[in-house]
Amino acid sequence: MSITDRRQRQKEEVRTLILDAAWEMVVTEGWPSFSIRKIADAIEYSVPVIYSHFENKDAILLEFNRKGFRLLAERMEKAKSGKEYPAAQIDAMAHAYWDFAFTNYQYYQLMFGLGIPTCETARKIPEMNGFKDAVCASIEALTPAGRKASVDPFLKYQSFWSMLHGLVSINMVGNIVEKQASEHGGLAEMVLNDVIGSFIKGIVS
Amino acid sequence: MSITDRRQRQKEEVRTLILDAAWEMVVTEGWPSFSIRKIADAIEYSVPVIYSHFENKDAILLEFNRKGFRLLAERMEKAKSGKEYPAAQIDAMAHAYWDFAFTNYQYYQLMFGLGIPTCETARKIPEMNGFKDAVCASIEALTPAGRKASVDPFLKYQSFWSMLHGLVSINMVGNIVEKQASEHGGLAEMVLNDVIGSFIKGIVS
DNA sequence: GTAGCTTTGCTAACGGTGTTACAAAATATA
DNA sequence: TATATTTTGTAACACCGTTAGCAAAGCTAC
Repeated sequence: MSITDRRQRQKEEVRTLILDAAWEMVVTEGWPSFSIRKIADAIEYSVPVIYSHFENKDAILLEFNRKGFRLLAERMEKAKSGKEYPAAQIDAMAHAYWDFAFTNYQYYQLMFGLGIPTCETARKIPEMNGFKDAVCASIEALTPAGRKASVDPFLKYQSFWSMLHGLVSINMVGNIVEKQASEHGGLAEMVLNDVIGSFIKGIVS
Repeated sequence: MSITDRRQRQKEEVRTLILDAAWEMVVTEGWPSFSIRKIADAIEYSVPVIYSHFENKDAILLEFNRKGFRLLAERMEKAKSGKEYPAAQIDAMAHAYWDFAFTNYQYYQLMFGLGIPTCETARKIPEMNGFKDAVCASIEALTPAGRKASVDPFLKYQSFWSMLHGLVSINMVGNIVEKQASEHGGLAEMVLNDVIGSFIKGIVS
């Protein structure tokens, strides 16, 4: 009984070993050097043990994808939690989204890259709902009673997300040094505020 | 004199042969099967002749990237050309942008994917200016005389682009059949109209 | 026309990738 | 201890981008 138990435990240890080593590599060397063979080398196991934990390379990517969305949802909740007024919540979430994208840009790249490997797997991520729920709640709270009929929260949520993602990804094209330079007080933040401002205005009036 | 001339001509023929074969492959089989070896096979030349026309794989991608931006700029100009009022021009460009993204989504994927290979090369694309100029012109025309001081056209241009790109790329995650279904009259178009509406409102008032 | 030079193209290799069939080693069960 | 089972490693397959070296073809000059 305890033998299969220990084996289970050991197996999961190797699993996290794989994920940790993979993430370490992605952070230090970027996505191009994400490779099964390098992971195997790093954890000092042979290649096939990785295939006994994950069906293929994409399965590992999916894991990080889900983790990324979980993280994003957490940040949204945290950003909201301090604020009382819905408009302030939305503003805080927008800035938190921006921060998330640039401080965890390896995640962001994976989550939203139109890159080839992740497109088909995107539908397999239930964690996306956490983000959606957090944003929708604030949008509904912001909508004045008189405008409930003409404001579709889900539609506004998509607008919100689109604006943010567009802003982020356009600012990500270019190298990293520039991005960090534009992170605080630069043109990008002015655009962010501009966009959020007109978004909120579009709901309340 | 005419000998080197003919050679020049033949060399360029092979060059376009390469680009045509490559594009054919990307369209029919997607970016994952974009490979130097397959191109060589398709044009019935050996691999090194491709390297005599392009420094490496990324150079070919850069070529398509520039072509994509040229195409996008053309579409913007064409969309504007029919409309008299700046607001109508912006609306038309937004819809043209949307159409461009989904009818040429192989281009769009290359141009804006946060995918790894194209990020560093993005700065090498002068064709991006055509798009920028088309949009900025309409924004400036739309800005009321009394608001010229408080509306930065370049900032608004970035907002415009961000919103559009965000909308497009969020709708691109998922498979292609869904996208085409949502192309006309669906939720996505409502979001598009919503977003453009509040963008225009944010400039004129 | 032939000798030499230049251009052109191909073969074959190097080092890398994801993936898997199969054998060996380690472990658990009898 | 011998057998059965599970775990792990070796080595292969089929790709990939890239390049060195060599053979063939074309052009130039005598």
